[in-house]
Amino acid sequence: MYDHQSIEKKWQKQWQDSHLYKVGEDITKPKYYILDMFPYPSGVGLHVGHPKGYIATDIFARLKLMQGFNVLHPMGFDAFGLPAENYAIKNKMHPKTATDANVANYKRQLEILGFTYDWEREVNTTDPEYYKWTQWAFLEMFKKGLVFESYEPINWCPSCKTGLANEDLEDGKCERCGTEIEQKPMRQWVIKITNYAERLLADIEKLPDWEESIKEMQRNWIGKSEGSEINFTIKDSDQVIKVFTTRVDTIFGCTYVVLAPENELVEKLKPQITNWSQVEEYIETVKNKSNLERTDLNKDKSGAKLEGVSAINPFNGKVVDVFIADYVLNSYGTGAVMAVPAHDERDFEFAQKYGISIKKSINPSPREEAIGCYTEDGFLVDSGEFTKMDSASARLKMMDWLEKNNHGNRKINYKLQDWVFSRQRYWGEPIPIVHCDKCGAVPLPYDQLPLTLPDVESYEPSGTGESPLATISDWVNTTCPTCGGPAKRETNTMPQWAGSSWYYLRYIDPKNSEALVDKEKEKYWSPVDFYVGGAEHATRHLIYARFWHKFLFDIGVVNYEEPFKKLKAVGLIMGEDGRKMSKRWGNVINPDDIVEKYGADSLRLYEMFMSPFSDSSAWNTNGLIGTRKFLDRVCNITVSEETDSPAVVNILHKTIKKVADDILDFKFNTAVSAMMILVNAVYDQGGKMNKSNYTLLVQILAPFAPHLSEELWSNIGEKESIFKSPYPAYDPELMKDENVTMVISINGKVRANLEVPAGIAEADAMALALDNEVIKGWLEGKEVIKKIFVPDKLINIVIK
RNA sequence: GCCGCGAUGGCGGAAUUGGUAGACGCGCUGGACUUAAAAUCCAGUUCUAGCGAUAGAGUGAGGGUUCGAUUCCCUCUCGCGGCACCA
Repeated sequence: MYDHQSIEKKWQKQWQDSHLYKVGEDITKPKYYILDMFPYPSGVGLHVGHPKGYIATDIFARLKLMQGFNVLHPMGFDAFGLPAENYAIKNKMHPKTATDANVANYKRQLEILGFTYDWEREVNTTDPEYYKWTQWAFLEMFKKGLVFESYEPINWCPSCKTGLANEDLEDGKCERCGTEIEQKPMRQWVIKITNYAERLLADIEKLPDWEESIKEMQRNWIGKSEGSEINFTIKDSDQVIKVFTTRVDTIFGCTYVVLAPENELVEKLKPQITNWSQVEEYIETVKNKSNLERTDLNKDKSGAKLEGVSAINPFNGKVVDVFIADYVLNSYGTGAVMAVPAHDERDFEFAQKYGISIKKSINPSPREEAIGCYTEDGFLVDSGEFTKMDSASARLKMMDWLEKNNHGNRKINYKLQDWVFSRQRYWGEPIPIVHCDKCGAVPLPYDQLPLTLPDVESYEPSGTGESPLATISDWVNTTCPTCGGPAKRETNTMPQWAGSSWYYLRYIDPKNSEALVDKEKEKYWSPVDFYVGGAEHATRHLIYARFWHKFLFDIGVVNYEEPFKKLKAVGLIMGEDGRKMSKRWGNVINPDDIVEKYGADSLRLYEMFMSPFSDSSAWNTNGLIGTRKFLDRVCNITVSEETDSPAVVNILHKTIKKVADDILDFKFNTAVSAMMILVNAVYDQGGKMNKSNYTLLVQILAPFAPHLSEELWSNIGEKESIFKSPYPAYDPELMKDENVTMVISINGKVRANLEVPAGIAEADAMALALDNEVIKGWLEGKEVIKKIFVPDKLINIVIK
């Protein structure tokens, strides 16, 4: 048993006092930048699941340090946003006071785990010196025309009383509070992230070291689809309905056209529509539907016919009816589709309900008739000059035809939507824009940054679509930077994700007041070599950050197009009952208690040992006690002058190699098990270990259990920190096995083992095998058909 | 519905250019030490039959390739995650 409390405190202080983790640019060493997703400090503090990723990167960082790299492994806090603000409101505190207290608590909880952070590089997104550069980047985007004011209806959370981006929704509900989202038209700032859709998608292919699952999520989220836009002219009108389709090959089967109820064309067609009151009524019902009702796939399709309006199919001149229906989304494509009930299930369902004719234009093959609704590619029928072509070539020919005859064009659409960037809340970065009656929306000059968040009497969101900032009239009323006339400040704030979109750059140069990041320093440290965090950020933070970074690349602030070279997702730690750790289930394990009782090193080791890093698994305190026992066993080894057994030496050198390989591969569970095997072997020779070999054992343990290792290191007389010592080299000669156990199997079934010198020749091994008593018994009276020899592994004898 | 991932003892998990399935840890059983307990140390622990040597079965299910399959191929079941009326 060792006294973890005194040892851990002692070395934490020692490391801090000696500035062990202070890091600067050092061109004599290779750099390595390893990053964790910085935490969002909530009121309840960390549970044992949160630091899992931090422990892993810390072990990795310590190994790299010992391997001679200049390692940047920073930490900071993402502290703006709704949860902190809601917590402050609930506890009747100023959000800043609440946030500062939460940050302090998080920092304390991180410090007791013994991480290698250089706290002089800490960043905090709520620090005006930090968000000055968030605002600066926003203004740069504004100047490049990437930011615009929109009045379109957006997702509105009635509980959080703010507008939200598409990425902030889960199943049509607010990702934060679970409240159902409404559509609310309001003024907002929007960033044209869709301008970067193609690059964000294409460059995923430049990220071979990202986890495939995350890349796939991003591809789906961006949702590229290639097709055509086709003009259906409206009979007796100068209006045109543009539809988007990926299946132009089915167009001869089009029997009607559908507009989204919100499509602005509907209003324009009003004079022609003879059943306007009916149409209006339908639009009203749609408006009253919640998001959830609207997107429920099981619901009956509904719609209304626009009487008096008909559209002309440019391919065959056929006149078809026009409907509005809420199964067509206004936010995607043109907000209008051509309906081909014979070859699209949604159109089929709608056509059946409203008694619209269904016309077949595709067969599965030239000899096979399509039955019912056939949605696959096939061969065209009744399709004019395109009849008999296969779908793929017909699409190409038909797109050519469209373009040649000016009836439409090729078109690529993305599911990704522009980034709604306004929040009607207090606790966020103020948007540095001034509204002037004469000059319009005017960006604040750079010398007025940061635009600091003013104090306000009430932080409660108003719910009117105005931020609480709107009530501070002496802050709101200002002068126009352009004309000097009276003007008003923008009162919306930036979303939660703004500050986290570029924080990894600020660690490189955290105190720079002249630039977001110094170019030379950025060149030295960028890109982030390895980024570790939760998979839940795949389509939020990780898309925003890639976008923000590409923009900074375009304006010459950074040197690389992609911010994160390698990415790994951390698996969740569940409660002992297998459920997510939460107050609600009463299954939360607090790291403070574990550190106090069993020590930080035990916790570190256990979290790495419990399962493969990216898997989620349930906490088990007995398992933790097991890793603590292992540390006690290491502690109880007697350092001796005697020579170690060949077995111990052999295992030691294999372990030196395996542990380093496994850490670099993020296979911590097998690294820990390898060290356990080594220590078991030491106990097999009586619990004594030769001092020089013992030194190596302590060094390989150091990244996992830094406090205990540092203590054992100093106990054997070392003066400098163990982390200034080089990671041990293994001796390939000592790793070699002298003897190996070969398996002899008969027809693939193991029948005997053979202890032989490593590298034994086939003939010798075979002779030994055939001489084996057990084998002889099996071979008696049988015919040997084949003999297989795998060097140092096995012999298989096939008999009949 | 579409896409991705997965399924191995009582439990967490290990093993893949195809070569002893169950490493390591937990739990459990027995032993040593102790007046006793805890801690520690030692031994055992996939299932079935047998005192035992041993034999048979066994990596979600079924089939295939192979001297040999947890590993490769096909079909299916279940679980997890993401997206979802995206035309």
